[in-house]
Amino acid sequence: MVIIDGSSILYRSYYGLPDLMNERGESTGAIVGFMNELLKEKNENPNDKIIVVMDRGGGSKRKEIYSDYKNNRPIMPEDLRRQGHVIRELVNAIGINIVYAAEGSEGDDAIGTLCKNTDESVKIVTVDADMLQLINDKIKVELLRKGKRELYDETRFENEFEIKPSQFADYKGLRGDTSDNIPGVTGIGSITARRLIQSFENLDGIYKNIGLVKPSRIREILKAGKETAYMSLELAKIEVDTALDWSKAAENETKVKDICEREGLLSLKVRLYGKEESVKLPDYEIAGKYVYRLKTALKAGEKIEGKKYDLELMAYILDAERGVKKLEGQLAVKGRLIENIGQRLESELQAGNEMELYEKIELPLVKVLTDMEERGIKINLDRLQKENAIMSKELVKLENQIYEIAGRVFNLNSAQQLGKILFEVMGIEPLKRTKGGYSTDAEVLRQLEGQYPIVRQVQRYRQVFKLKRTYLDGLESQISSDGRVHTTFNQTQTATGRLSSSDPNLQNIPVRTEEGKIIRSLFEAGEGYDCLMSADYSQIELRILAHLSNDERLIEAFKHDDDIHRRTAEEVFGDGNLRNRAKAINYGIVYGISDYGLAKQLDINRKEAGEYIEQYLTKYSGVKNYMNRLIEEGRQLGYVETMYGRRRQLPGLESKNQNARHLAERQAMNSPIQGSAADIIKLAMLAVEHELKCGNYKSRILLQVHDELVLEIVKSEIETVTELVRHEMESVAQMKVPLKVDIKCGKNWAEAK
DNA sequence: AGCTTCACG
DNA sequence: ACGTACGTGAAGCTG
Repeated sequence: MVIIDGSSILYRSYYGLPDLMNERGESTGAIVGFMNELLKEKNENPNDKIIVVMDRGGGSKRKEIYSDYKNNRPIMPEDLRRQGHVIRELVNAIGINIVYAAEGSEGDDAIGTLCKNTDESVKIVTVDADMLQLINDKIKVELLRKGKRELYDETRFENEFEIKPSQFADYKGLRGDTSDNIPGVTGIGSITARRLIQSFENLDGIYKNIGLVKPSRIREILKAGKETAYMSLELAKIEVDTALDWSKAAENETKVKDICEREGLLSLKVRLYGKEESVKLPDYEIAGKYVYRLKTALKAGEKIEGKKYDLELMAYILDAERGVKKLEGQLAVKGRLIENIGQRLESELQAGNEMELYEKIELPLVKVLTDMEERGIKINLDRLQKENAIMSKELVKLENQIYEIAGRVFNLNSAQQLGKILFEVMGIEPLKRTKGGYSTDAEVLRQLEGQYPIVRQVQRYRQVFKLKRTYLDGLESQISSDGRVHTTFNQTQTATGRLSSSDPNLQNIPVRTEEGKIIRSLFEAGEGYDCLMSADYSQIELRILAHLSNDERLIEAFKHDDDIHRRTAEEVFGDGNLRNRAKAINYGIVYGISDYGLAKQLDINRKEAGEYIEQYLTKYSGVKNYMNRLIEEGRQLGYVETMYGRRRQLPGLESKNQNARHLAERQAMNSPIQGSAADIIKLAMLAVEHELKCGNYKSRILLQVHDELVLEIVKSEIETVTELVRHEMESVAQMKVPLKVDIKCGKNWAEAK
């Protein structure tokens, strides 16, 4: 028999999981979290009898004993209560019985009673460690901890707590429990409580032998706290003879499906009954004044006349993170009412003043991206294959050396196996853990590299393997018959308005290491062209920060074209030589800074990082005000926006979950900056492409890498195109600080940097 | 499919 | 006490 402690799982799901909402704006996260746990149990042990125990939500008798019992808990929020009701409906409808505790009792007591009245072996699934007191030879407790389940039987409990499960309530009588607001004896913590229980069995034992308790200080504390101790025991003790109220299941598939649809629980429905037949979405579609996926239509050779509204782009502008998925859902379920959906999207764009962003930036960009994708970029296959052979040899050598040192052969690409070798077989001290075991990431290896020769070999192996598999093998497999690779620029993928690149991703080609540069040098000017040009915005995000925040110091610095990081070092540390630290702070500010993140980046403690941030924000008070304003306005409006009115919806700013809320706050600070930079380079692409075309130049844009454009250039045009590109990129936005562009040409991409 | 790692801005 | 720097995509492993 499996008993699910429904109340505790409901609360944990509500407070612990990300907020989900249905179309009516009602939260559903607790339902989803609860049902996931329940179904996990049901699927893993299909033959077990499952009972869910819930509270009725009335007052607890324990309140009469101690009026402050659980007084630290906020009253049940209305949207949690609502979700509780939905869960009750669902649980019964999928065929699982619910047991309610009688008036005045709590779920815990109902579980205790169920356990007492059965001869079967029982597993209790709960979040609440209080349940551990019920453990005996037939009863086990599974605690849900950080996404993991920990099964406790008598042996494990006794090993960890060094007392018996039956002594747990007495132990809490002494030590108390802050989560339930059980006081315990003031002055007794978990260590003393455990020692006393080990020596005297229980509270009765302690107080019968109070004269034997040492030291005398503890004795006096116990004497003074006797009443509270017994009261706390009474509060912590789970009852086993309460009345039970059964709500019998009536399995009803139709009802479950109806509830899922009514509550917007589509993934739950799929999980229970599989995917329903849905209309397969076309690659693209043209329907009347509208079009679905314009770029795909153009690449398929469709001649598109006049202005068209692209549903996908419109949905993306309205809600970058959810809009496209929502659109796909509508198209699939309702079956291609493209013009209706299009009209609705159009009026939503109008209503939000977002039509200009669509018409002036995103729509015209489609043609530019289409052309860039079709142009592709040349890869030197000969040199690629030579480099590949060199790296292959080095990998074989490294592998053998590592197996030699480890004393055995294993799969070097398995982080799990590598972790076992390093931290178990070789006995190296593990520094960090992951869900599945030991972390072996670059940060860990860096800390160990000085002490263990094998670690350096592993670092080198990782580096070379990555370059070979992802970039050499990966790129080679993507070269088309024209000798070039043709990426896809995804225009509706990112939350901030940036493009992304895939199949292959040409926005993450290595550059930072020497070997990385070799990879980058394989990208060359093709037939009929003489060099590649790289034109990149210098510190565009910090310039945007200066503009948007209106911070005097930052604006002055950029007007003078100062070395901005050195300048920050002077302001924050009074020492321009601490430029690298200042650089980390500047980037941190753009990312939505936290003391934790900065501390990790600079390898300093959190307090120190906090002081740096405070000092920065004091000096750059315009930035401080701006960041506070972003969060405040974001909370009020539900979104933040860029210089060109691109919005990012941030419901997380209102989340009850602290982590989710803090994440949303950092996103509120970062998105307008990252997104404005994306807007600006998109405008620049339009301007450069337009000018090149109008001037009948042969040179052309091939790639965009967030703050950089890569062009293919003919020799005779180098000077004019350099000036054209610089002029267009720098003058595309009128700002309180100048935009600055660095341009370089070379016979390959590495030389152009 | 989810996790871990690592390449880029 | 908790757990976090922002935004991506690709690869291999694991279950």
